[in-house]
Amino acid sequence: MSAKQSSEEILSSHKLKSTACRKTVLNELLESETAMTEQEIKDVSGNLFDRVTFYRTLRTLEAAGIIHSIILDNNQVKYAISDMRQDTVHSHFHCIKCNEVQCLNDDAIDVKIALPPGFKTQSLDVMINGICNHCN
Amino acid sequence: MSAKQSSEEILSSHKLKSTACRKTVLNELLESETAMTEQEIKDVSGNLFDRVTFYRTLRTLEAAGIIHSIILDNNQVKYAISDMRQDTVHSHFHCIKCNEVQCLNDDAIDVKIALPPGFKTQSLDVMINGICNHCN
DNA sequence: CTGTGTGCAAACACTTTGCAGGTGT
DNA sequence: ACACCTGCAAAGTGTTTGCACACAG
Repeated sequence: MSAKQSSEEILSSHKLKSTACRKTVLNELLESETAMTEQEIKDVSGNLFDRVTFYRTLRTLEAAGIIHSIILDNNQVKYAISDMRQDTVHSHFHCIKCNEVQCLNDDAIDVKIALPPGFKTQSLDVMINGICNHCN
Repeated sequence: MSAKQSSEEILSSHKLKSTACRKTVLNELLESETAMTEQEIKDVSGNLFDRVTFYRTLRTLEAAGIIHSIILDNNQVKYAISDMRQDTVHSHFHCIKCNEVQCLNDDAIDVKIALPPGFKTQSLDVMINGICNHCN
C-alpha cells in the first residue's frame, strides 16, 4: 500500500473509469482530514457537476468500497475515504461544536461486549460525540 | 421508578397533554421489546392517525426525552423508549437478518477510548450489527 | 374557555429513474 | 466503436409548514 494513491490509481484499481466527477470527489476526500457532506465537496470543488451525477458518483464509490458514508444524528450524511485495512470496528468522532467528523484509528478504541447468549456480533459502529481538539 | 409507568403517567409527568395519538404511540413502544419504525407502529395500532400527526408526535416525544430515534445504515429510522437512567453510552443491537433493533443494557458494553489529546468525549453511540438470538 | 393537537393540502428537501447525448478506454 | 458516464426533466419518498377545526385541561 503506497503512502498516497492518486485518485486515478484508486479508480483504475477498482476497474472504474477515470471521469472528471469521480476524480474531483475522490481528490477532495483524499485531501480532507475530515468526512465531508455532498455540499462541502461541492463548495470546495466549484459546483461543477449535476446533483444527480454526485449521487451516482457517491453511490458508485461507496459500492466499490472506496468511500463510506456516515450518518449523523441530524440526518446529515458525510462521506470519507475507506481505510483499506477494513476492520470490523468503524469508529468516528463527531464534534458537536464544529460538526466535523473524523475517522478514528481502531487501535484507539477497545470495545468489550457481553451480549446475551445466542447473539452474534458481525460488525461494530462507534460514534463518539464530543469536542474536538480545534474547538476545545 | 415504578415497574411500569402508564403512557398517561409518562405524558403528564412531562407536562404533555394526553392525546390519543401520543398514548397510542407510547403504548406500542412500551409494549414492544424492540425499536419500531413509524410504519411498524402504524401497522399494530391500526393506521388511525395522519402521517403529519405521527411526525409531530414523534418529534414531541423525542424532544421531551421520552423516546429516542435510532438511525440504521439503510437510512431507516426506528424509535424506542428512552431509558430513564440516561447514561452517556447508548448501545443498540441491530440484527441484519430480521432487521430488529434492541436497546442494550449499558452494563453489557465496555468501551475504552484513547483519544488524541485535546479531544473530549461527551456521549457515545454503539451500534452492534449481527445476528440476534431468534435468527441464530 | 384557551391553548394546543389534529387533519388536510401543499410546500420543501432528498434521492432515484429514464432517456438522449457526450466521454473514456 | 462501444460501453458507460453525464445532464436534464420528472417522478418518488420522507419531512415540514400553514391554516381551520377539534379537543384536553
